Amino acid sequence: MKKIGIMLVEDHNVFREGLKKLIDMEENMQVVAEADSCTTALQNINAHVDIILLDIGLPDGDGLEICTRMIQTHPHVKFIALTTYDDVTFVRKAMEKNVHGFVPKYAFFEEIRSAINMVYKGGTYIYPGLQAELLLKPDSPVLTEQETSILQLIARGKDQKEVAARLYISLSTLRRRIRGICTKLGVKTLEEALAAAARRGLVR
Amino acid sequence: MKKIGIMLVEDHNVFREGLKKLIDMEENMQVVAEADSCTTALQNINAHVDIILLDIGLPDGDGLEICTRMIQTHPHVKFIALTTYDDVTFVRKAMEKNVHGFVPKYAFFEEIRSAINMVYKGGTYIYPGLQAELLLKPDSPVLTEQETSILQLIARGKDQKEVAARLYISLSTLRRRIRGICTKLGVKTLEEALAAAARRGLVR
DNA sequence: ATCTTGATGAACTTTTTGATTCATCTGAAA
DNA sequence: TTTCAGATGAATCAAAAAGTTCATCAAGAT
Repeated sequence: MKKIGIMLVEDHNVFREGLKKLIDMEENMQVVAEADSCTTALQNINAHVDIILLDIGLPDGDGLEICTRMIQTHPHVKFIALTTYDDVTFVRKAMEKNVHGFVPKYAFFEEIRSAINMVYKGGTYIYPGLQAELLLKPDSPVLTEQETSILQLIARGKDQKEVAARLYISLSTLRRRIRGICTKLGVKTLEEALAAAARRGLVR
Repeated sequence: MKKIGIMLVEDHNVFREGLKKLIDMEENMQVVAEADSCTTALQNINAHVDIILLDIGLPDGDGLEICTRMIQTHPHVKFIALTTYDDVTFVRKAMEKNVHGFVPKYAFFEEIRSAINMVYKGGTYIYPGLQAELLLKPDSPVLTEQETSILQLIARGKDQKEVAARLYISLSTLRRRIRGICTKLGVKTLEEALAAAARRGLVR
């Protein structure tokens, strides 16, 4: 019986080691590749990989970047996203990028095993708690590229004038964007929005 | 030969399961208690626990809280702090609270094993990379209680007037504090400070 | 006692940000 | 074509925040 080939992409070494141990104890699974960053992930992938357990929110790149690249070189590979944040934003983005499974890190291994089996069979696995959230909040906050850029720049100490100039928009539009961000995140002040975004890993 | 009794306090279930597996495979170690939060940690501790692997930054409480409480009920227990952030702030705070070991989550299990053995023998283990940082930056930014309160309140959408009133200080002093925070964190704007603090887990 | 030093609060000015209104432009629909 | 909705930018005013200066007060040092 052929084992399911798993690749782990995760920068926390202990976590990766532990997960590898748990997976290798399963009869029908085996870890056949590992990586601790987006760049090494693209190098270390091999033909035995069936499913990639991918940590969203790696230091380099947003993790979903490598999905788009890998489906070009290894079209048969399927992804299961792991994330620290129990946020639906990532689920939506990930699902747009051919990710077939989604499990938060606070889940138990049992659930990761289920996800692997189900995705390998061609199905889709969404962590139960998250599915409810997705259904309840159909229009969850997803920031656009420009909106995240705005937060990034402000988080780096630029004032609004600089940000507007950098993004080639007027001060008026910038303020409209900021209000939009606050509305999306359900907060009142820009400071609150920054804190919320940082919690969700939207700004680095 | 008596095994070292380990307690795992960690809210990411998969991580905890994997770590437990790795530890139980060691000849001289065994996981004898687990918890996924500060409150359950205080309940689940037992007499077999020698060393607690403690995740800094749990949802409830700052993790170091339970150190102070446990050394009252279980004085012989020693702590090893695990953290996501490779920040020296936590190291300093933790070392003040009788924590004898410090290992970041991006370390390998090998290093956790070394830390357990060393701390069990009465020594202190500080992750190599962090030690260098500690020596190079002797006056690393450690925010006071009041300073963190200020950031917390602002991160929750309060304006300066409200924050000042809440903390029973004048607007002048508040602004002095904000400037102080920015200086400590080496940033220019309050927004930047918020982002930096959020990255280091100083605000929730 | 005197003299610092540091912290605090008040007052003031300037800068930044927030909120609102208006005119213009574009693209889609009637 | 006209019409309308949505987005943009400019201008304006109000509010908040930042920068600065000054006087006061307390704890120590001389």
